[in-house]
Amino acid sequence: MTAPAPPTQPRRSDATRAAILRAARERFAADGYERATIRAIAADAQIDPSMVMRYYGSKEGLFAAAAEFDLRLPDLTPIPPEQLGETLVRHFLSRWDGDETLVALLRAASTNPGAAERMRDIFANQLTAAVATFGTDPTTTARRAGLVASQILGLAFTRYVVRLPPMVDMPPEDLVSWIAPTLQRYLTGTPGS
Amino acid sequence: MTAPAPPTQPRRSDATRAAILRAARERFAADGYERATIRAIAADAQIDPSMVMRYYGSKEGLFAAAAEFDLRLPDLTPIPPEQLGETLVRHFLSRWDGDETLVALLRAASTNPGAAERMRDIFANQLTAAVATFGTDPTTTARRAGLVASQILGLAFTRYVVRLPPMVDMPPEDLVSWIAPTLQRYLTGTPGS
DNA sequence: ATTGCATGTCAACAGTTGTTGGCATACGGT
DNA sequence: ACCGTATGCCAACAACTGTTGACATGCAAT
Repeated sequence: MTAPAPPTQPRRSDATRAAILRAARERFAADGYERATIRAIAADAQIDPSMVMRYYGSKEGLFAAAAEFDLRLPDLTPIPPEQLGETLVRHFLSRWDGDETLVALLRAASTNPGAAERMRDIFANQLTAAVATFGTDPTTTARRAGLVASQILGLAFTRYVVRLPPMVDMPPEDLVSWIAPTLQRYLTGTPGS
Repeated sequence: MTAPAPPTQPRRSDATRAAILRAARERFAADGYERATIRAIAADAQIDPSMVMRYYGSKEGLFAAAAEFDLRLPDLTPIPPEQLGETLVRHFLSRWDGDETLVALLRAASTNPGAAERMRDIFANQLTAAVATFGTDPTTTARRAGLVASQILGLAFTRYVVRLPPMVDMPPEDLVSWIAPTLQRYLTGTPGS
């Protein structure tokens, strides 16, 4: 820490940094934290393994950079209350499509404590905050967010990690119509039904 | 192969084999496949690492033995149709309590292809078979089973692997009353609601 | 008592891992 | 043209991994 960092003037190595990050995300998503080796990531990025260390400090540091993730939850306040579930499923399905960062985080969270903590942060902060915006009883907010997370992560786990055939084959629209009511009940309903 | 195997006459090393298996399940459940080392498992079981190799052939073989798992789904035919969801959630919650085999399988399935395949088998065979016992349209059976798996595994993942606080803290009875209606709808309901 | 086999210990192997330091090269400011 | 520095490659280290083989010990049957 020397200065508050001038708006990050572009470095000559930005292309390399980006290539490393892209390869890292792919490998972490495909193999998980431990099986994704720095050597393999470097080979994918067509650079030397020592460059990874120089730019990201360590494997942990590289993962922290590669797993930077924002759910980008939309503002839920203008959504009609009865469409909240559908909106959320649609958002997550499209958010995952073409961005393997969450799959990387999901795979890594199973074995890497740091990744698990980050996953807790993301869902405890971002999702709970979103659920809190529309006015349900504040004492149930965390619980509702947890239940939503359980179905959302279960969907991601079965479809993108374990690849259960029926979950892989189901068209997004069918997933929406099946799962939206579940989230809807977790968000605005009551236990028991 | 000499004879069709006499009912597995007890070997003098059965205690050792069991100790290895117990230590293996603990380590696989706590650390996942790659971080659970044979040396650590052997140390827990207070034996030499080479014994693991002799009795289980390889690390893969040890995992295959340690992750032998049966969902032990009850016969669902005598259950009143409207109680199917509740019965299933209760069954899974009690099945996981005190048996870390499924957590081991869950953690390992994220990074180990063989473990993922076993997980697919378990849920594709055992769960789909159970869902098929009560007569819904056979063309939707696999799909319903997949959806149930997504919520069940999401519950396990958030509660036992990632340890999302609200999901860890929620009493089993509350989990049942929240999640049972979800499974109920996946099993006997229609998409859209 | 002696043989045969199951059980267990010890040491070492070959490969892979994250990580480090030295050295060449090429860019950018003077 | 010159120099400081950023960028990149190469070789190597130390630690750890699964796995193997040689050797000791003890049980059980002859």
